[in-house]
Amino acid sequence: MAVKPRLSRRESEVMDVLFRAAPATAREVWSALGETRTYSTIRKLLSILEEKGHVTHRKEGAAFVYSPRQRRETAARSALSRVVHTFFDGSVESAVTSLLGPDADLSADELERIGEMIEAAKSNRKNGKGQAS
Amino acid sequence: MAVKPRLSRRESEVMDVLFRAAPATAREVWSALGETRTYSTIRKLLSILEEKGHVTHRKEGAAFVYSPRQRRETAARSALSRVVHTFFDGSVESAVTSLLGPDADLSADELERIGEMIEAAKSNRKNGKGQAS
DNA sequence: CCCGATGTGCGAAATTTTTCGCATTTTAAT
DNA sequence: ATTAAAATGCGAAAAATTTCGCACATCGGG
Repeated sequence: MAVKPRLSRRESEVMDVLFRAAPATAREVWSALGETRTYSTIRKLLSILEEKGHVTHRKEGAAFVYSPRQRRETAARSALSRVVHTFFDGSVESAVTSLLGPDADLSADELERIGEMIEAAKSNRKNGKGQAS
Repeated sequence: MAVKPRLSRRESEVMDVLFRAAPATAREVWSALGETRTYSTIRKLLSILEEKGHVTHRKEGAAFVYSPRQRRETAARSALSRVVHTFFDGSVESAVTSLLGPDADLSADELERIGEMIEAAKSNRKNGKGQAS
């Protein structure tokens, strides 16, 4: 099985757009990227990404509608993991701290929910969890 | 002032290493990247990154010791922000939820500290804060 | 059915990235 | 001072990415 080299610069830009707006037509991606290049260019990128297995498309009317192949949640986890390892020495706690930092600007509701989540995680932890038998 | 285009593939790989291990010599970066390329190649990358203003070096004995120009914390915030926007529709709450998810594997202590942090954020919120004038 | 608008497929030029070798310099020790 | 080991600077080949234009297909209305 071939390895998965990191995406090239433009490729990842396109993927980012897709992860935010999928499913999206080539034209939408093109717009999202600022229409700074040719529409043709973006389509090429998309087709390359498809060839490499990163996106799929389905035909919708005349146009192709693209979506990432990987589930958004999966990609999200992987992205977070990278950040945690690169910038927080692998410490999830530190990462959370940073997210909750000064500029977080969370609503009371959000804080409340996050708090509950922590509590849940705590008790969830006291009862063992991952044991099979 | 010129814009800041996203780093190229290898460039970002090098930067990631630096953010994890800075300060580091070219040789250390080379090792961290798996020594799959020539030492010369990595040095070139480093010098390019320096030219572009992403890293600095100081001379230490015979070798150059490189460090990112941007503070780690700053880069971290920016990286997190990108992830939050790309994969969580800008919702910090969702991102935190994901971080705290099943595979988080946090210690009781960590959960405790995070919990306290939430509480702090809550009360910090009740008292007003960001009022400028 | 015909036409204009809008799509896709694809080859290849243009540009950027990536990689490397080699000449020179610096270090550290003898 | 001499030297072997290890660094750096730099030019340029090699490879990969990025960009585009043009030929042809499809869609929808008249």
